[in-house]
Amino acid sequence: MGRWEPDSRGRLERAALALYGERGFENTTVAEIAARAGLTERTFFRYFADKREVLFWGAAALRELLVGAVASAPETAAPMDVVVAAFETAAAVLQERREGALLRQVVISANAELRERELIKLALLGAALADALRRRGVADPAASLTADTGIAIFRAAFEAWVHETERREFPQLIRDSFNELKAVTSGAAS
Amino acid sequence: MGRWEPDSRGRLERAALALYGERGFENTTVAEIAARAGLTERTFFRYFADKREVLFWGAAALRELLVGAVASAPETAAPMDVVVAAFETAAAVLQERREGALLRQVVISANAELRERELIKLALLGAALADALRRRGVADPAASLTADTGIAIFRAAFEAWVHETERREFPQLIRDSFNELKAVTSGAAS
DNA sequence: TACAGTGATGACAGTAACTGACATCAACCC
DNA sequence: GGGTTGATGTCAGTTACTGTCATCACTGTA
Repeated sequence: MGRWEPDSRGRLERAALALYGERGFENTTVAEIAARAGLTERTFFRYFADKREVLFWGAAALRELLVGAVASAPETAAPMDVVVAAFETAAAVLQERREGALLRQVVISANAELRERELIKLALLGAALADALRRRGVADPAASLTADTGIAIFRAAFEAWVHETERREFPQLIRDSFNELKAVTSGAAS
Repeated sequence: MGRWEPDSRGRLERAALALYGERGFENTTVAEIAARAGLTERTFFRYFADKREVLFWGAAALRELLVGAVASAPETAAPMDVVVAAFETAAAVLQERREGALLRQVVISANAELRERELIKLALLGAALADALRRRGVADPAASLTADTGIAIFRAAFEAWVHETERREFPQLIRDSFNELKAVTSGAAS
């Protein structure tokens, strides 16, 4: 048996999520999280850069997934198709954890600071996607524009996934969202 | 002559901008800003909700401008065209204050917290635009998708305006960015 | 078996962002 | 003249976050 209970990071993460859910993000102090995890405040900040970061730890994994999907797509595929397909893959993964994703989303949307952090994670995702496209030989500004458009599609689809009652499949919602965007942009004058 | 020097808010704003520019956002304390403006820390927080907000005070005006432009566009115009035209108008206004806009952008891009705030302001802008479109009778998800796409176009154009050497006119860069996006999306398969 | 690292954690003091409560006092109104 | 108002000051408090050093079970090595 070790000197301390194992999995400090996991205990901190679970304690934080539970408290954020129970009493809201702002009304939870780091001292309380640490106490519930049986650790000290100082240790919390050794694992998480700040109080919000607990909720965004998984964003890196999502980014890897998307970048990997873009990198391994067939060479001949058009950039926009590659990005949309990557998001479809990611959507399928997220669909597995619907429960957790929804709780996290409730906590985040209840707080302005957290919404800010969420946006920057999406922006970083966009930048990573644009990079991945450039590595496929897509030039700028097409690369960043395609990536940002992908993010816009994802956001619209996520919104529908969370709030719609009809329960379409998440990957299908991505596809639908893309078609909607094409309808919206192609009709306009130049 | 009043009891205090006039224009406290303006003095605080100028002091903050100057200090952020001189020594960076993180290395500037609110106490220092207040001291330079001849006021107290407490008064700073009466005018600005937090230390970042000094830099984002103007976002509301930009939002009004865009929303107004969307609201007053010809009824028959396609949503995407309305949004792009609104951004062209905004771009023309921003072009008037290029100097200040650039300094502000340098300060913001040097700091992660500020980039977060900037993103949330853009998101709020997107939401306001989507609302304005809905008031024109555009249904969701077309409204939010059109608005978000407009934001993506604006960001790409702003990037070019700041960094490109050729010095195209900002409104023209908006138009170019839109055409680029159309090229990128219309080519792909469905 | 001794013993010098090592690494996760604790202890503790400090900085700075932000808030609440109340005092002050020129200007304004009647 | 006297009451009210509104912008500011004063001050004490909370809490996020950081730097620094101590502790001590575990690990590898002689």
